[in-house]
Amino acid sequence: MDGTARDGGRMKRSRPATRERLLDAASEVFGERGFAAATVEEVCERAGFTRGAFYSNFATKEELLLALLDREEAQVLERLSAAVDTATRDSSLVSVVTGRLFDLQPFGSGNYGLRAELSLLAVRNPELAAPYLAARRAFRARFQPFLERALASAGLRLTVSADDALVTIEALFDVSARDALIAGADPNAGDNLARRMLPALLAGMTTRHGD
Amino acid sequence: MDGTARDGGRMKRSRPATRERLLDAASEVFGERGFAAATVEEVCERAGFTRGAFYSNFATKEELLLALLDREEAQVLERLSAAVDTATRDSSLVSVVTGRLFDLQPFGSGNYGLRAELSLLAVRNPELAAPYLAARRAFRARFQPFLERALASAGLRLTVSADDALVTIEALFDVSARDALIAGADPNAGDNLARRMLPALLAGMTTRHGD
DNA sequence: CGTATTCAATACAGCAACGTATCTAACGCC
DNA sequence: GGCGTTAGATACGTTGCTGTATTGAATACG
Repeated sequence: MDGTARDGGRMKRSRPATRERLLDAASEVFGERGFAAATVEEVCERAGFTRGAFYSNFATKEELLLALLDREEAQVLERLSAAVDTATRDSSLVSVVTGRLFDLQPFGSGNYGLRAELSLLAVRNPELAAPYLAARRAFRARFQPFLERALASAGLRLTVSADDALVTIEALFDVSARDALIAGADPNAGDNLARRMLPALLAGMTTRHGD
Repeated sequence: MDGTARDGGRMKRSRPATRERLLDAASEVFGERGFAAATVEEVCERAGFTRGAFYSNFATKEELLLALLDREEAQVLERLSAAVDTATRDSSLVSVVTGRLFDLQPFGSGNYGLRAELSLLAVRNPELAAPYLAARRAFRARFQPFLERALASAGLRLTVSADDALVTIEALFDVSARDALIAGADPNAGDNLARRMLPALLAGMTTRHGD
C-alpha cells in the first residue's frame, strides 16, 4: 500500500517506518484519550512496539506531539495538492463544499478528537500556537480557491473575507461533528447540522455576482 | 459578597462553602490545564485547602467533574433567568445578540478553556454525554426567546430551526474566542471574528417578516 | 564470513499523584 | 462548659508512568 511495505506480515526494520507507525498510533490515541491522558505505553502497544522503540525515536511525549503536528500539516497539504484537479461540477454548491471539507479535512478525515485536542493544546500551550496557526492558515490558503471557484460557478461572490468565511465554515463542520459524536450519532449523516446550516451560511456571506 | 461570607479573612467553616471554593478552583484549573493534566493537589492549593479537605467532600476527581458540570448548568440557567427582563432595545440586532451571548455564555463568561474541555470530555466520555447535552439544550431553550425577540424587533424571522441557529451562533463565538486566544489576542476585542461574521450569519438564516 | 552498528526489547530506578487512614481542632448541643 | 460530631490537615501506602541504562538481535559492510 505504501512505500515502506511489509514483507510477509513483519515490517522491515527501518527507522522512518517505525516513526510513522508511532505517529499513526499517536494520532489515534491522542484523539481518543487526549494528550495528557494518553500514555506512551498505549501508543507503543497500538503501533506494535515496546517503549524501547519509542524512546529510541523520540525524546519525550512532547516531542512526539510536535512531530505529529508537523506531519499532520504536511499530510493535509499533500492531500489538498493531490485533490486540486478533481474539480467536480456536476453537483450542487453545497455538496461540493461539503464533500471537499469532509474529504480534505485537516488533521485527518473525520477525526474530530484529534483536531479538537490539538486546538485546545494550542490554546493552552503557547509554544504550539505558532505551528498550529501556521498549519491552519496554510490549509485555508490552499482551500480558498476551491471555495471561490465553487461559488463563482454558482454565480456568487463573497461579501466577507475568504479567510473569515473558511474559518466559519470549518467551525460549523466541527460543531456538527462534535454534537453528533456526543449524541452517539453518525457525524457524516446526511441530515447533520453542517448540511442543514451550510446553505444559510453561504447565502449570508455571498451575493449574486453582478452586485 | 456572597452568603457564605468570610469573617475577618478566614472563611467560616462550612461544608457547602468549601465545596463551592473547590468547585471554583476546579473550574479554573480544569480550564487551564485540562481535566487529565489537572491534579487535585493544584485544585486544593488554588482553593486554599489541602487534599484532606477535598477527599472529605468528593470521592474522586471524576466526581468533582460531575459536580462541576451540575453547578455550571445551574449557574448558567440562573444567570439567564436573572437577565430575562433586561431587554435592551436601543442597540442593533447584532450587538444585542453579541452582548447577550458574551454575558450569559454558558459555563462562565469568557472561559473558553473550560467550555472546550467539557465538550471534549463529553465526546470522549459517554457517561458525560447526557448531562452535557442536557445542560446545553437547557441553555439554548432559555436563550431562544432572546434571539427571537431580538430578531422580531428587527422585523426578521428565522428560516432555520431556532436550535440550529443557536448552535451555529455559539460555534461562531467559540471559534472566535479560540482563535483569538491562540493568537494571543483579546477574545472580546471589537473586531473579532464573531462580530465580523455575525451579521452575515444572521442574514443568511432569516428573512424579512412578511415573506 | 565475520565484525560493527543500528534499532528495538527488557530491565530498572525514580517520581508524581491518587486515594486512605489517622489525627487534630472547631462547632453544635445539652 | 464538658462531650460528641464534623470538617479539614497530616502522614502514608500504592500504583502507574516516565525516562534511562543495558542487553539482544538484525542488518550492513568489509
